[in-house]
Amino acid sequence: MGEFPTVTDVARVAGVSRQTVSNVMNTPGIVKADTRARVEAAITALGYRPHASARRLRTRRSSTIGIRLDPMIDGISGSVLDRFLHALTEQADARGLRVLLFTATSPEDEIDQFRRLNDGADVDGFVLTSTTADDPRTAWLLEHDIAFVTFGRPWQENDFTDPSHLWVDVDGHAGLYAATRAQQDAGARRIAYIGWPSPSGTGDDRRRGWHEAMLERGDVSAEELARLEVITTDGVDQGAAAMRQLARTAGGIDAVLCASDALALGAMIANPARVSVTGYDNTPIAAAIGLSSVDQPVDEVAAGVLELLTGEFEGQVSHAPDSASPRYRMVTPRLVTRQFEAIPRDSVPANALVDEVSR
Amino acid sequence: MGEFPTVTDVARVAGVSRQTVSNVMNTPGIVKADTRARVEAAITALGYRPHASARRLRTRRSSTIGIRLDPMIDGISGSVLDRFLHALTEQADARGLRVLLFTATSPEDEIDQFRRLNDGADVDGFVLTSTTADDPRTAWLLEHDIAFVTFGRPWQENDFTDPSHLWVDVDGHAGLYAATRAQQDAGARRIAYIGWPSPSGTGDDRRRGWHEAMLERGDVSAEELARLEVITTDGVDQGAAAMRQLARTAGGIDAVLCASDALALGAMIANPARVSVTGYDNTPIAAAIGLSSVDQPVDEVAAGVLELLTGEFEGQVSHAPDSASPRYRMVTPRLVTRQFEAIPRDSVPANALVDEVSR
DNA sequence: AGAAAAAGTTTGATCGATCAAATAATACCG
DNA sequence: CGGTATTATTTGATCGATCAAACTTTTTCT
Repeated sequence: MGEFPTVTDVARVAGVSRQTVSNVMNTPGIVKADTRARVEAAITALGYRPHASARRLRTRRSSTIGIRLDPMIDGISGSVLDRFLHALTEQADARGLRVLLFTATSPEDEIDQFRRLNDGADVDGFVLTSTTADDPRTAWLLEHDIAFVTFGRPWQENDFTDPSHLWVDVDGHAGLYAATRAQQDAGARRIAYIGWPSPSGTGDDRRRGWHEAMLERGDVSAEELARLEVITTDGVDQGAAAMRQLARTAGGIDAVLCASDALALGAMIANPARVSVTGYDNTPIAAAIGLSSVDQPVDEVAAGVLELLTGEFEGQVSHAPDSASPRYRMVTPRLVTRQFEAIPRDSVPANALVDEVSR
Repeated sequence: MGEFPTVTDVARVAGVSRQTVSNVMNTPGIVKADTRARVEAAITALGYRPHASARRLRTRRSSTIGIRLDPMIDGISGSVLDRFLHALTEQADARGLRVLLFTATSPEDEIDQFRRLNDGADVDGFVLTSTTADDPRTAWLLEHDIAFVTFGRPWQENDFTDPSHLWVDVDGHAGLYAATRAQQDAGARRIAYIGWPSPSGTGDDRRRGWHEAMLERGDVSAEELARLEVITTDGVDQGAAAMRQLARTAGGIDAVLCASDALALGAMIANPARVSVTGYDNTPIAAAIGLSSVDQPVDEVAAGVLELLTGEFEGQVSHAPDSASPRYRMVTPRLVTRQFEAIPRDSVPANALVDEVSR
């Protein structure tokens, strides 16, 4: 293989100047049709590909977005972000954008990476996941006029309406509201909830969805409702423990909703009565076990993120509040209903089959 | 915020020339100690960061590796590659490398991406996953002298020894051999295997591990061994079906090994006798359910991949077969033993607890 | 038809770094 | 001490593209 052709080579072959070749690629509208055709022919004839770094050096644009990838937290919780990453990569590709990964050990370290990647024109903007209240990263990015969009709304009062902070989030409230309604429509009255300790932006949001739906129907009194709720940290074991606690203290329950699939799996395991269990995130586990779950539509989230981010690229990086389009996207999750296929209700008690197997 | 400082700015402040600044960063050894100190002081004082694109344009190096990210195949199987991606990103970062993601709809499309990314100096090399026999991608990359390492050995006879094809793989044979031995040491004799249809590079490899370990012990005759094996495609339902088939046709069994966690989960579900089940890949599911599983050490794989890939960068891209270091890495997996914690052996039969719950 | 406006195209400069070669400073040695 | 090696530093050119402004051609309008 010889050397790579450059704009100059293409220009020579097409009998035009460098700049015209450049125009054909970037602003084809201003090039006369037949000239453009000639240049395009030369491009394909030579197999020309623009040198991305040279372009970046000049334009200070990279068509690349950066996203931090955490060391895998061994498990279930990471899965949504992975799905999001896949969706983001795919949709970014469709828009001619690339995704660059990096890691960071702390918010400060991450800010350092922001600076490095931004100064080096490696990326045009960032996608942040798992934002916290009072996040130092968003403050820094805003201060330095660097484009970014967060997956997750800002959980602070004043930030929520801040027009310069773009975000996309999934409406956990709506998700649990729908899940509760679905159970109620199926005849359930006493619907329990296993959730995370407050304050937790996402956790509180989900809990409210259940709580409001329950109050609206009025099937149970407010004080009974309190007994139908168990607060615990995330995890399979915790879910099982919570379920056992419900069995002890809540009286009969018709269904259980959980703040996560991990909790739901635990609940399901400690669930000899085969009460309907609904999780959150629709992880592979939910699919495998046959657990209903609230699915976060990561495709829509990714689309929203890119929409906001590229909107930011195009226009100047102005934080103009007069912008007509909204500065955020709230995505409604989808309830995925499953029957307990995996551990069938009519499964024979443990030791009944031993003989048959070893017959 | 002002503009970004450049080498020239640093040079001016330090009272040296551009090139000396460059040398401090790239070949510090040739700069006199006190000059170097002065330059370094200027760098930190100005907060200078090299412009990555400018450097790339000149050096034709990007310090970035490309890897294709497939649209999520909804589920369990993707998880190992995700874990690998996390490990790769983390270790690449430690070596000053970045990871660039892209997608492709077909091998041809992927080759097109290779060309684009390579010509544009976007990446220095590629990491390929899920290689097939007679892979057009590896052939193309070899032909165009582009550095790459595959996660997965070449499954063709002649490719295996090809010194120009660098690869890292996990020794599935050793994994199943160890898993079989572990069961045998625990007293099991009749150990069944649920695997994938042949030909499948990875599948056949794993199966052989079990097969050989069984033959070596000689606890069962060769013809009995054949009845202890079920071949099926991957999936939870298929695993359950295979398990039921074993119960019907194999006679009593002491343990089951599976080619994947999906199969293992299925086997576990259709496993009223609570026979020990071992999966493969140590996915979150295995952890959640309490399934033993063969764990692919993705950290070691990532380390090996980067070692081979950077070795390739450093020296010329020569395919010199005289290279002393081996052209591949075979990583031994780790057996993770778990008790069925999740669905405890002594769990009370389904309807026994109903009364207690609704007491 | 002729001047002014618009459209199309070209030329020189530039982005920020490194390479290659030239120069300056220092060390070495008989 | 003079002269050659060696080390340290500097200068000019260059990577491949786009920007800004100059220039040429075509269109529009009176």
